Amino acid sequence: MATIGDVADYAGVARSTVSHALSGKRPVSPATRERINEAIAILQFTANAGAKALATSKSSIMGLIVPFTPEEFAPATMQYVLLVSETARNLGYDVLMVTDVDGAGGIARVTESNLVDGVLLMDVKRHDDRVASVLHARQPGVLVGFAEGNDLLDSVDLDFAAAGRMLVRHLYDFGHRHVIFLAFPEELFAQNVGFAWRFRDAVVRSAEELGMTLVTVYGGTDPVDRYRVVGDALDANPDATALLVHNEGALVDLPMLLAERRLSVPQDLSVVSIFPDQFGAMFSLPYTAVEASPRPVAARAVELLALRIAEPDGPVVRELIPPVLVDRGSTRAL
Amino acid sequence: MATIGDVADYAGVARSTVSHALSGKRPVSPATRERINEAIAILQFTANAGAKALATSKSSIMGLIVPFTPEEFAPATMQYVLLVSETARNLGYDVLMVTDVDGAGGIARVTESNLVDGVLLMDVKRHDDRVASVLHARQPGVLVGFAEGNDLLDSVDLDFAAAGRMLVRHLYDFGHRHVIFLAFPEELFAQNVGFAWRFRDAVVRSAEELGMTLVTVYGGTDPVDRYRVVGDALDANPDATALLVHNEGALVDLPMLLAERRLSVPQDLSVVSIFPDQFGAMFSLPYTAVEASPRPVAARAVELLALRIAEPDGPVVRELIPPVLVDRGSTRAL
DNA sequence: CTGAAAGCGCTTACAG
DNA sequence: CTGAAAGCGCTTACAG
Repeated sequence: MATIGDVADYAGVARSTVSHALSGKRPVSPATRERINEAIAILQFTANAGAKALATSKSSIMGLIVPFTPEEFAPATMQYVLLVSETARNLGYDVLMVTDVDGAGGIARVTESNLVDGVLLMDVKRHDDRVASVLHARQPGVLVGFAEGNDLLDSVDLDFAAAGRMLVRHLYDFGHRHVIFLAFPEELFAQNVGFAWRFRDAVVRSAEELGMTLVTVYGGTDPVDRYRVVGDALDANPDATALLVHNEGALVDLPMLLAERRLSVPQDLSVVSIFPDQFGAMFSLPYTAVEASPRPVAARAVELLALRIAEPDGPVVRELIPPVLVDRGSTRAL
Repeated sequence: MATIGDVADYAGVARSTVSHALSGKRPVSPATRERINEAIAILQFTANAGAKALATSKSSIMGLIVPFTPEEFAPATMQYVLLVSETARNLGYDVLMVTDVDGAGGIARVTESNLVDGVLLMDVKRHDDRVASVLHARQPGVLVGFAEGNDLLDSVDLDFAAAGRMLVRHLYDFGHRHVIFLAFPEELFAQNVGFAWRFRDAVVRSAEELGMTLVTVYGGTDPVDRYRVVGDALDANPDATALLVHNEGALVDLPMLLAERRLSVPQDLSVVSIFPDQFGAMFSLPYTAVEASPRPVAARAVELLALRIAEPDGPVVRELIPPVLVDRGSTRAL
């Protein structure tokens, strides 16, 4: 493989000149630059990543810390990963997947060895031991999601609280006062998954403030279980005029459940929901919803990390991406 | 940050001795090993990844070449990625996500710079320009899926042809002679996605050989479209006694479609399918099916790559992972 | 605008 | 069983 020395020899210049021509950190005369470019093309030179990393203490790699749950179905996760990778590439970074069962340990591993220039934490929980691990590292980190008490690391996420308020308000404005709230399984709340809490708390509080009756039902983890739970909730609350669904699985079951009960939307029941846009693209779900794209969140997280790598100090950033409600006419005015 | 020199000084030995204690490539006396371990612990030493890569020409990183389609819904993809990462970690490798729109270019980038020790190509198509890119690289590559004409690179995949034969045979044995085959959208076939072709061709051929009538219907890409297409297929083939579904979206629509038509399974219609196990774990799909786990495929691909990195020569491996049929009683004997 | 040289932190023949 | 030294391929003060 051609090294920078081969290029220098071929072009008849010093290695430092080639290096500077490559990085642009020092002016190089057009003539020599020309010769260098030719040498690079002919010798098919590509800089050795390890050597570069050693010399600069920068690997141009971001570590993406993904909670390790191969058996769990997370529709938006892959999209997140791809968008993170796309944005990172555009900013000159590669992405290393860190899926260690022990997330904090994984962070320590890739930061201590200087493998990465920074880490991106996906699916941050309210109490998340990965935060301490990042704080301890030389390299910066950015959180997707919010950890309680953290005011040292940059964070971004969709504004789930706003989304919850928005959907409740939408139902309220249409005259609904009795609503069934289909939430994620209770296990998810027990695991302190931040977005689930933020959404639920906002929904519960808004409903309270507006004087609405809200029946919260937690979908089970097992799909067959969940089907029954949701059905029971429908049967037990005949007076409810609307359904607010934050549970992708339950959402997919819904058409069947409603068909079984001869309930049509929105004549007999109004339905609103929140789910990743990709989910809506795949399944036939014609409900008014906050149909969130992971794109702005993922892109912003990567941008913040790149900025933080370049500028380790400076004020901590905490960003909420505003949700957008798509009205598909699945709610009826009472 | 502590370097190997710091450790050597602290332990009162040469750097080479520390290096050998770490790698185990040379015997080290228990006494000095003890002192070295203590020094490592106290100084919190972790070897610098870049320096190691430069010295050894090995990065301990595998490049995972993922087709870039952030808007597309691929239920099993994330599971694949996680399983690849898990297996790689167990073998001492980290995983770099390569999601460049130009897959071949991405391979060139990460191999030429010596960033990775080898590449794993996911979702290999029948005609895949990434294969040539791997062939051109210094580092080895393993394919998940089969590329036509490739006999130089190791390949693994689920045996989709066997799965197709298995499901057709199952219906045949139960007396079914008229079957509707719900396949993926035609776009997928146009893109030369290997597993879709292999499954379809096996289904079509088996049905032919067994003298069965098979009506192939391609689900549309748009979910609303698909819903209609599948419904039309049911209405247009009242004599069909069974349904063979290789289309996750259509599968989720099915309960609703059948309910609308007052058809129950398996009394009025027998149903068999094939989908990733995770999909079945999420949705309530009580159908007899080849419920494939990405685990053996992903694990084997990583293993093969690790072996190939260690042993660049040696016979090319081509492995088909046998599918498993799970009988859930959704087929009736005629 | 350009070069010679030191240094980044490892590994690995070579020598003992 | 251990050490001194060269080398991996870059970058970056330093000097001109």
